[in-house]
Amino acid sequence: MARITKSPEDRKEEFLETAMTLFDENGYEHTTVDMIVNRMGVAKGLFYHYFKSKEDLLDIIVDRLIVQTKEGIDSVAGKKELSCLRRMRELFDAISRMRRNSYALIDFFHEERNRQIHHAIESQVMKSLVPAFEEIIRAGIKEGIFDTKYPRETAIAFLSSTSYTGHLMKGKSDPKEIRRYMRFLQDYSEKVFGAKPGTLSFYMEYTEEAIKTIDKMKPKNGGS
Amino acid sequence: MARITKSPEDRKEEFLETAMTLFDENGYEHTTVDMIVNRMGVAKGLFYHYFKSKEDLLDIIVDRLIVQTKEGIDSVAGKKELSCLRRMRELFDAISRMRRNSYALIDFFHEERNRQIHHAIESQVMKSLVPAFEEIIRAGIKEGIFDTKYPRETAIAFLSSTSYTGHLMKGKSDPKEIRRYMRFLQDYSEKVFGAKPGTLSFYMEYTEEAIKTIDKMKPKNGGS
Amino acid sequence: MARITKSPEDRKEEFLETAMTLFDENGYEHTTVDMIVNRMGVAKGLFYHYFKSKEDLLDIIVDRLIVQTKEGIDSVAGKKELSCLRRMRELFDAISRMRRNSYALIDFFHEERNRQIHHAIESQVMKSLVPAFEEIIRAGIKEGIFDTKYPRETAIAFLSSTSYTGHLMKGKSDPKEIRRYMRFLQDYSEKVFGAKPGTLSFYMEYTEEAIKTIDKMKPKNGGS
Amino acid sequence: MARITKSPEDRKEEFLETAMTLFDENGYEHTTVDMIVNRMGVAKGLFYHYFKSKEDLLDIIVDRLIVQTKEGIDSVAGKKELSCLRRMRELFDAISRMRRNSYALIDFFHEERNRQIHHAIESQVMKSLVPAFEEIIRAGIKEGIFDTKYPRETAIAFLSSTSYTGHLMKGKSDPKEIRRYMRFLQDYSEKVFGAKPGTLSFYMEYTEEAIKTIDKMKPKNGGS
DNA sequence: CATGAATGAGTATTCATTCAT
DNA sequence: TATGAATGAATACTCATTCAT
Repeated sequence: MARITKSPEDRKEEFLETAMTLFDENGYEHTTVDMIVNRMGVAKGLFYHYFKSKEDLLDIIVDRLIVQTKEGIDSVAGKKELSCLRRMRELFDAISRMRRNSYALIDFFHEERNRQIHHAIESQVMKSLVPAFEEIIRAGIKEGIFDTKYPRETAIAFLSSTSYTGHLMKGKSDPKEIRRYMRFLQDYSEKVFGAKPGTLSFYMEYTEEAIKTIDKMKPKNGGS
Repeated sequence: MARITKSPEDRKEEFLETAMTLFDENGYEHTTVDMIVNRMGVAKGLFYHYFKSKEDLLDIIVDRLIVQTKEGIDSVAGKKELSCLRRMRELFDAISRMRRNSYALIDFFHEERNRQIHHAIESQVMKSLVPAFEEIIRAGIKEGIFDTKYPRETAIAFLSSTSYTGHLMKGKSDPKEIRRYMRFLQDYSEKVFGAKPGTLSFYMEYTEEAIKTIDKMKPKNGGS
Repeated sequence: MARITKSPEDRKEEFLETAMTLFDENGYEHTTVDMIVNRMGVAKGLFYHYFKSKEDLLDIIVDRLIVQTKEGIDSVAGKKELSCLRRMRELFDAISRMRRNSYALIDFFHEERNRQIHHAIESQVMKSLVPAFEEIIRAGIKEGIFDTKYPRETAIAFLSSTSYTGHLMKGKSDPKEIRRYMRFLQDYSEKVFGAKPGTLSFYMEYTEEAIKTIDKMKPKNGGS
Repeated sequence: MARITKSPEDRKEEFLETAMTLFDENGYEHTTVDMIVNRMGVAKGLFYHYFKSKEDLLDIIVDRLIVQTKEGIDSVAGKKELSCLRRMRELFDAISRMRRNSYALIDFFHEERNRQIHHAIESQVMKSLVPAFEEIIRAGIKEGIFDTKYPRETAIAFLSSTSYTGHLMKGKSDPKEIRRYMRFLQDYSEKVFGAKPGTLSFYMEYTEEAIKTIDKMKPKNGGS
């Protein structure tokens, strides 16, 4: 009825946000253009005013997520003046923050809810996250607190296992379980990075925040 | 035109094989019943002579893969008279063999090419693979060659990272890269399981076979 | 498995019976050839050994019902030596018996569960039932117990209303309701035929039988 | 090709009209969505722009017919200030008008061209038409021109027989036959309602209109 | 007489996309 | 910028019928 005209930027943004939410909820394939415009309360035609096609929209979203991810990661990676532990923690924070922005990307390593996203992301993420993490590991080796001959592979394997185990944790809300998991993660990390026990004690500090983060991830199926 | 009548078992098998191949190539959603029957050169109706629906077909495939997986894993898990290293190796062999049977399941930890498969498989695999692996780790601890306080979590994290890194290796055919990866894997495993360096030397023996396996995985995009 | 070879007549009969039952349960359109052969436990091909097509089967069934109906009616109509009341009663009995044979035909006036049956039957039934009833009315007029200028139309209207109201009664099993209905029917009939009150007292005798008949009609949805 | 955009109301109406016509011609089951859109000269998708499913369309049609029927009947039933004869006549007019709107409903008592329609309608019609007619009969009894102990049953039986005999008349166009039929109907009605001969003389006035009505009903089988 | 594998035309439904207003 | 009616290709599934064995 009421024809509300927004600025093009805002509208586009609104489309992007709505689509991301719906992609998260249903996956790309199972999200229809109708669902998007209905949730926004606008007409179908408007969608094609802003995007060439549904895939165009996807591309834009993926590009965005990649850029955001890269920025987040690079901002941490660049701080070479910080200690490797500090940078590691900030990297985890960055990843954690990314999660809030988008599930699609966060679960980059696992959630292949839709192949198309996956492909684009995988290569991109591997090009920024892994090198950044690798660099931190190398820094740690130089600092003498880490010890491994395979910094790159360790980065990959570690990111992979934490991402997956984190995935498993998503359903859990019992703080006890989470704390046990974090303690394990510290142990596991120290072994993998070749660090002395206790080196990565910041994990436990990180735990509480993680609990909250995980908490916020849950309310996923609460839509109408 | 030419009316070729096969035995129902063969035909059903043919459907299953064809469908699995196509699901691998395009995912469940993007594989149409038409694609399946066309590739087989039979009429559409025949599909519904053998399966109640497309989803029925999927269920059968998933069930099969799960059963095969379970059988492979359980056959290894049961051999408690063997040393933990021997069983570990046999478990890897079993997993490797599963890969040949089906990508869908192999990538159980990652490929969520289709959610429906993923869900069914994840729980099933977690119920058989992880406990089996956990048990082996516990056996290793008793034997005094492993040392970790978190056998279960280690099992999960380890399977997850190897599965994923293996996933990354799929594209690679350079034996050098593969050997480097396997050397890393040995190192990583020894750290994670709390084993002395050299304990898991069987990895390198395993490498050659893995190279062949990975080789066979490649011809994937040879379709239309 | 066991290949049971029956005489062609028996088999055909079995098909006819099974089909009639299923047509009653689901209607012609919603009864598939598969349903018929499955219920009989024979192969699909056998159906086409006995019938040219599904419609061929229907034609045969309809023809049969019509012949049976005619025979039943004519056997009553022919007994011109009996009193009109006696013949009327026998006609009702005949109709009632027909009901047991087949719902499709019984409800000839109403149940147009399938058009094709309806058409064939309507003309046929009108050609035998109505004239037979008309003749009885005329006999009643001659006997001096009925009085109407429109024997044929009265026959049609009467058969129509009783058939329909009977249709409504099907669901009812309360004897009280049924008896009230029968009392009304007597009253209604006497008026319509121009008979003195009490003339058609045989209705009430007929009631108990009707109750049983109706009782047997009910278990219709008790299938698997 | 030519993209003609109509107002949604008109389009929906057009769908409804076209569908009703086709349902009348072929029955619900044998009317395909393709037939509807082809007759309208629009694309298939448009159908689903206006209706959730074919059954949704049916529901809407049935609801409409029921509402129209009810309204027609209730408008007559409410006029309690009029004489019972006047109301009876108006009720017949209302029924007659309904016929023009829809065969499906008109033949409410008989046409079970499709069970789904039948069920919904039967109960609805029974809930409005029968009570309305019953009430008129009771009014007639009070006025002293009718006499029966079973107003409700008489209403049912009468409506049933007239509806059916009317159904039979459909094919007839010979005014002589029709007039004879109407004369019979008057006689029959007077008997059934317990009225004195001549009471329902309005029937004959009604006849001419009925002839026209029946005339319009005929062109039915002019399809493929 | 009997089997059941195989056929293929038909049917409802979905959904990205276009376009006149 | 905004609307939503209109398009049409694609897709899963049904079922009467055929035919080699």
